[in-house]
This record gives sequence, C-alpha cells and structure tokens, in this order.
Amino acid sequence: MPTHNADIAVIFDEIASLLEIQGESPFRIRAYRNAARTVGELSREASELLEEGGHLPGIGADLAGKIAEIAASGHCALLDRLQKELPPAVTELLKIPGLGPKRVKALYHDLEVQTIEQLYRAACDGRIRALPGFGEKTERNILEAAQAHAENKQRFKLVTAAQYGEALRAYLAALPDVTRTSIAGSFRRMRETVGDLDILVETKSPELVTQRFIACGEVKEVLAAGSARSSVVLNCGLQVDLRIIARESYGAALQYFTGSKAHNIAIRRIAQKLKLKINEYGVFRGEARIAGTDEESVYRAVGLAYIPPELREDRGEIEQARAGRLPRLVELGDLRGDLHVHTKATDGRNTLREMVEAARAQGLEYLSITEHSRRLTMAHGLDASRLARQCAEIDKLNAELKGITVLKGIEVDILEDGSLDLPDEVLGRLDIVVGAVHSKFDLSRAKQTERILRAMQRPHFTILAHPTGRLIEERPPYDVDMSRLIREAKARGCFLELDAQPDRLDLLDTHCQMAKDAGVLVSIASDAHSTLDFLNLRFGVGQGRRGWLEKKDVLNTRGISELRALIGRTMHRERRP
DNA sequence: GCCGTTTTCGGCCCGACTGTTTTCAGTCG
Repeated sequence: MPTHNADIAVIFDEIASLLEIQGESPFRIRAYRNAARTVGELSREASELLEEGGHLPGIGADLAGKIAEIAASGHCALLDRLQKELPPAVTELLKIPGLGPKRVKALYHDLEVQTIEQLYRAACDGRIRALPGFGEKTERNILEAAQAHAENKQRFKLVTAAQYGEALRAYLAALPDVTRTSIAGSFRRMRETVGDLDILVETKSPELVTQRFIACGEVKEVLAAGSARSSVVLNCGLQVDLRIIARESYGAALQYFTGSKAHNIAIRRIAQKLKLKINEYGVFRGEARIAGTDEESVYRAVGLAYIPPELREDRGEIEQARAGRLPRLVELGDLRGDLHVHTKATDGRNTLREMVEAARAQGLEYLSITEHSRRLTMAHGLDASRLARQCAEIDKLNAELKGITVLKGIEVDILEDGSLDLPDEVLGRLDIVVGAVHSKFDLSRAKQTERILRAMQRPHFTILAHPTGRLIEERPPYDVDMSRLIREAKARGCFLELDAQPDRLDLLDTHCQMAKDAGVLVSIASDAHSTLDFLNLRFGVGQGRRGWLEKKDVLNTRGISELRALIGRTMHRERRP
C-alpha cells in the first residue's frame, strides 16, 4: 500500500496532538501541524519532491527525514513511541470543544478517561467536577459537547452556509444603528465547506445588536455573549460568531477574521520584522495606529498589494503580493458560456428551450447541451438516435433564438476499459464531447488513471468532466494521478472541467493551480440540471479563484468563435450556411 | 522543530470569553 501525502499529514497531526497532551513545546507542536498542512495540500508527492532535492517551507532536515521514513515504511518511529506512552484514542478527546491538551491530560491521568464514551460516563457520574480546575459548569459543558460530538457535527457546504449566512447578514444589516456588515472567515475565502460563519457588524449600539442576534429565531443555543463577540448555534447545527467592530477598525477586523490562520500568522510575522503590531483593531507602531480602516491599508502597511480573500491560504500569495505579481483572478462576469448542461431528455428538470432561455437571461452567449449517454440508464441516457433527435431540436432552436448559440454535446460515459459509451462517428457529429466517469470508482490509482487516459485519447474527446468524482462530505474522490491527466490534456489539446455544483466543486483548488501551471484551460461549468442551477456558477468561480485561475486560464471566458477554434471543431451552423 | 536585513541561538501572532479563581488558566479562533 503506497503512502501518499494525506497519510503523512494524518501521522504528523497525530504526533502534534500527542505531543500537545504531553505538554511539549508549543513551537515544536506547531512545526508538526504546519508540516501536516503543507504536505496535505501539496499537489505532488512530498517524498518525491524532497528526494529530488526540493525544499518545502517549514520542513527542515528532521521532518524531511520523517517524510522519507513514512513514505518508505508507512510508519513513523516517533509516533509509534508516543502511542506507547499515551493511548492513541486520547487524541479523539481533543476534538471535543472545550477540551484542550491540559484538560485531556488531567482527565487521562486522574480519571483514566481515554475515549469519548468514557468521558461521557465520567461527566454523568459527576467525577469531572471533582478535578482541580474543573467545576460543575465545565462538567456540564463537556457532557453536552460529548453528546453533540456523538451526533457527528460536520462541516457545511458553501451553498448551505450561504443560505443561512446571507439571510442572517441581511437581518443584522436591517437593525437600527448598523452601518456595515460582512461575512468573513472561510466563507469569504470561498472554501468548499465551512465549519462556522463569522459575521462582522459595525454599529454604535453593540448591546442592542448582540441582544437581537442571540434572540433571533434561528438560534438554538447561545455559547457566548460578550460586548465584542457572541457565538450561537443555529437550529441547523451551524455555529455563527458575531463580532462587533468599531468604524476605524473595520478593515483590520475584516482582514483578521477572514483568515486563513496560516495567512494571518505569516502577515503578522512580516509586521513584527517591521516593528509593527497587527491585531483585529489595526496596525500599530508603538501606541500609534497607522492603518486598519480598510483592508487595503493593512496590506499596504506591510508592503504588500491587496490580496483577494480566495488566495489567503499562505500558498505563495504573500511572496507574489510583495513582488507585485498577484494574478488578476477570474470573475463571474468573465464567463461567456456554459459547457455542461442537462435537460428533461435525461435527468434534468427543465426542457431544452427553458434551459437555453434561462442561460440567455443569465447573460450567457452560448450553452452546450450535454446529456448523459446510454450507459447511465438511471438517468435515461441518450443513445445515438435520441441524440440525433436532440441535435435536430437544437438546430431549430438556433435558427429561432437570437443572442445565444446552442452547442451540441454529450456527457459520454467513460467505461471501465477506458472506451466511450458511444461510437466515434456519433461523437464526431457533435460540437463538444464531455467525458465522465460514473461507475467503478474504486479502481486502483494505476487502473483508474489508465482508464481515463485512454478515454482522453479518443479522437473527439474535448473536456474531462468532474475529474475526481468526489461528492463533498459524501463520497471520496477516486484515486487518480492528476498530474498525468493534466499532462495528457496538454498533449491532446483537451480540457478539464471545474464542476460548479456545490457538492462537487471538482477540480480541487490545488488541481486548478496545476492545470494553470501546465497551460491547460479549465471549463467552469454549472452541470445544471435545472434553470436555477446557473446560479451555482458563482461557487465554481470561487473555487477557480482559490486555484489562482485568471480569465485567460478559463476556457469559457472565450467568445464563441475563439471557443470554436479551441475545441477544434466546426460548429453545425457553419457547416451548413 | 524551523529559521535568519536582530540572530546558527533564541526567538517563534494575538486577543476575547468562560469558569474557577481571587488574579488567572485554559480554550478558541
């Protein structure tokens, strides 16, 4: 079983947790946490990169040695030793909100609590309140947190967070004396999932806003309520933190609470070297505030260009900002068409005409109809004759409608052996062939990669749809060598899709970066199954921005004639003038 | 454990809230 970056990241995180409980130096612990993150986000195997003499930030000789050790053996001697000193299960306890390393250590040493189940029983028995530093209230909180944990609190998809967050923000914005509101945090960075929402409010009346916030109908539980911060859990389980911000600090607070944590630490380190201090109230030289009214001023104070929220992950954006070389990220308005759409003919909910009219209403100039192919019987996939009928329908529509061009396409199934679900001569009559895997997700990396490479080599293959097949929080991605797929796409002149459905967002952000670096254009597509789904394009654009994509890196920012040249086929209209 | 326009040793981001204390530790973001 080969050891990949994700396995190394898990081991480093586990080491960090065990060292934490042992009371080790916080800096040593941070080194392991940082390394876990760096390796986990890396787009190629860390061990290979290091073997070739490459360097990774925050990974010195010792950690590089451990990466090599884990890659070679699947084990790390340090972790094995730590797990003999402490039962491995105790790190689970750290996941309970309110329990940090000190308390976990006390629970283990004094009460022999190792598991969440044991924790729950100790709390029920009233044994926790007897420990020094613990009290009745802490015990009750632990009990509730352990129960909530058992109910498996998960992260929320961006689209879900948007529904609650945007409604709540509007509610707060309408309160008297509220002059400004923002949703910060990972939501603003457009992460595919968010753990909680951070809402910032500028107001002269903090008490009133706090009262109205915690009394709001959606609130199930109040976790904290202070003059600067309150924290609640909504009925749906989503935690929302409200921050009350003074006008002069708004930019500093927005920067601070947008994160990411790693980005902010890096920014504050730069400030430190410049003898400045950055916190959520501003940028300070000694006692004097020198910036913080708006975000731009914060970055300017440390010698950086403004960094868009989607890039703030400490993945090189700070260096590029210093050099004035930040990308000019793609925007929703840059999209001129959508290349992956379904209709009622298969598993969509709207007719061809309804989809085309909705796309036109969104301002799109072209739309590619890409139904499922026959293999997907569940979706009533098209065979050659039904596809031909749809093409005739598209011809009629194109002749009639102004302002939008409808392209003939298919989302053809990539079968297990890498062949396509319709013959080449049928696919050759289309403008665009989107290929996708919908079965056999569990092939080995080698087989899955070969399968998709074979499909991409078919003569009419245009775009690889949702290249990893993952469903966020539901189904893991299939194991595939993305760098090989990208190399093949480059060689064959085909493209990768970023599926904008909020539960797919597939490509990942790091894959977008790889595609961009390789010069492979990405199609940001809605994969719409109803007229409402075009609204999801904003999430796809958000993901693309996280992947550093610029307008020029995105296939469907091209006008129709340039697109036609890129996809290398003559469209039907031009064939029969 | 990492790292270097202050450094190969001595630093390493910063503040709010809660609960258990009686001035602060622990946790969180």
